[in-house]
Amino acid sequence: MEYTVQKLGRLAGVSTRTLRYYDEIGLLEPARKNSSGYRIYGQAEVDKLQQILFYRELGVDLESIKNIVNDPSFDGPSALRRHRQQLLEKRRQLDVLITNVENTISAVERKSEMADTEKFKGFKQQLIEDNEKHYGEEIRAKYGDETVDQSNVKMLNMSEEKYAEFKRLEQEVLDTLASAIETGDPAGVLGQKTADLHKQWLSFTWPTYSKEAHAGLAQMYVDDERFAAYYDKARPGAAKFLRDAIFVYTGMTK
Amino acid sequence: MEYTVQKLGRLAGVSTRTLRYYDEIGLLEPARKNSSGYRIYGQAEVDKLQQILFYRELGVDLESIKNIVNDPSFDGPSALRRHRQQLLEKRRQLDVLITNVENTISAVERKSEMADTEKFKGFKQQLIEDNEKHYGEEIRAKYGDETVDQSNVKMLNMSEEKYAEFKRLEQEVLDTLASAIETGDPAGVLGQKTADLHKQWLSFTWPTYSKEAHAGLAQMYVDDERFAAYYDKARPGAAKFLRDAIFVYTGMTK
DNA sequence: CTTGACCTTGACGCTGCGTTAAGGTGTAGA
DNA sequence: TCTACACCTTAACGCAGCGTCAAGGTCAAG
Repeated sequence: MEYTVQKLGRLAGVSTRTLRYYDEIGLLEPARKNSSGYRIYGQAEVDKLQQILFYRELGVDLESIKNIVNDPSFDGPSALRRHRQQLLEKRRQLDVLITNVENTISAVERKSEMADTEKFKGFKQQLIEDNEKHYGEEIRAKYGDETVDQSNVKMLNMSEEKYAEFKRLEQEVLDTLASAIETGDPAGVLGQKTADLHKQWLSFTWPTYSKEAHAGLAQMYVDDERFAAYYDKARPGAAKFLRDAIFVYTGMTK
Repeated sequence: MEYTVQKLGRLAGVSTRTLRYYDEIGLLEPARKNSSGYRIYGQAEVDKLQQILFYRELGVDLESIKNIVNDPSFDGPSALRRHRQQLLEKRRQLDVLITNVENTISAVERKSEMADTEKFKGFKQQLIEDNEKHYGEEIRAKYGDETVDQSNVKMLNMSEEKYAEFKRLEQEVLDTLASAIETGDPAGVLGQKTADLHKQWLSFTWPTYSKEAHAGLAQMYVDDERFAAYYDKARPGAAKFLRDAIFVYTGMTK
């Protein structure tokens, strides 16, 4: 079977330009040329092209492919290992870039928010910094850096309006919690309302909500005295009560 | 303070060619030219160059930098976010390349040719399709589409070597679970070893690990009879035992 | 014989400069 | 003032891997 450029191109899924270029750089020369100068490829060229495209898919440069496919004594696997090292190095550099870009984004966002309302930005920034200082390490260890960073970003992106709503909800959680404690029943109407408000409050800063994480956080309110102190300063035992309410709310086995 | 190309170049650590090129494409034009046509830069240009180099370090292309530094109304952060998406996409492609290269290396070393690799790919694809058919809806509802998709992608990208390790671990979990059940104690050494192996096994396909999700999955093993059947077919009650062991392991209140 | 599909070589474009090349300028020391 | 020598200018090619015209020749079908 013999092929012209276009036929071979269709067969292998490459453009005619590519084939002419491969001829030009001596990577894949046609078996012969007909009387009018047309490139004619045979079966051997088809096979060789398959090889070439295989290595090309792996991201190997054409010069290296030339060595691999033209010289049977050439050490293909070792070339691939070198290539793998290069790819890994590239990825390491990419990771550094990505990290830097992400840091810049949050920094820039912080700055542009500042331009908005002075007081407002100060509050939010302060809030994040406080969070980081007080609970950052703990939360990061428990939920991973990504969750915390996304939470911070979400907070910074919050509009002034939403931020007000966020603060209002926070207060409502505390108020409802106080009333609920009086009933003494975490599974009661008020207790469950508290848990629901708490979920809504969380949704302002958590990238995704899950019952497991909600229950986990509730448990942390009890285990970590810094959280416990925050809730207990209103009423002693408030943290435990909130946890129990959330456990019922999320249906987590207690 | 005024600078010629070379002085500014030394100051900022770039070549004179680079500065002339930036002039040429209108990225950074000199403040003025002296009577002989020499480029003269001032303080403003120094500052702008710093900005340019900063974005260049982040891998942003010069055309985009031009927009960012020349147009103060241009949305820098959003440009950076787009850039971040591009970088992430690049990394994804790199990961695929690396996986393929690794597959090729091990395939070549084992002297098995394309045929085997193809078979292997089909096998993995089959596994994913089965997973989707059986548990897809359930898992998607519980953990969200993104988690499942990422899990699938991770599976397809797994190198043959890693896949073998993955299957080996799966068997080891079952074996250790069987021994652990004989002890009757989920909190015992063997029970905890099972939970740890199970975590390692999960890490092959889960994009991120969290205790909550691990515990949640363990509970699902009991609640969902399809999962339960898989574990119980070895020993009745195995699913419950595994869940209890994981609850202890993750420290989740039972 | 015409038409339209297919072939050829040639050459520019893209990115971000490195690298000569050919020639003008600034300044310090003899 | 002459001269060396460092420094400046524009112009142009090269790099990887083709995409994309452009201008013109060839082949098979109707």
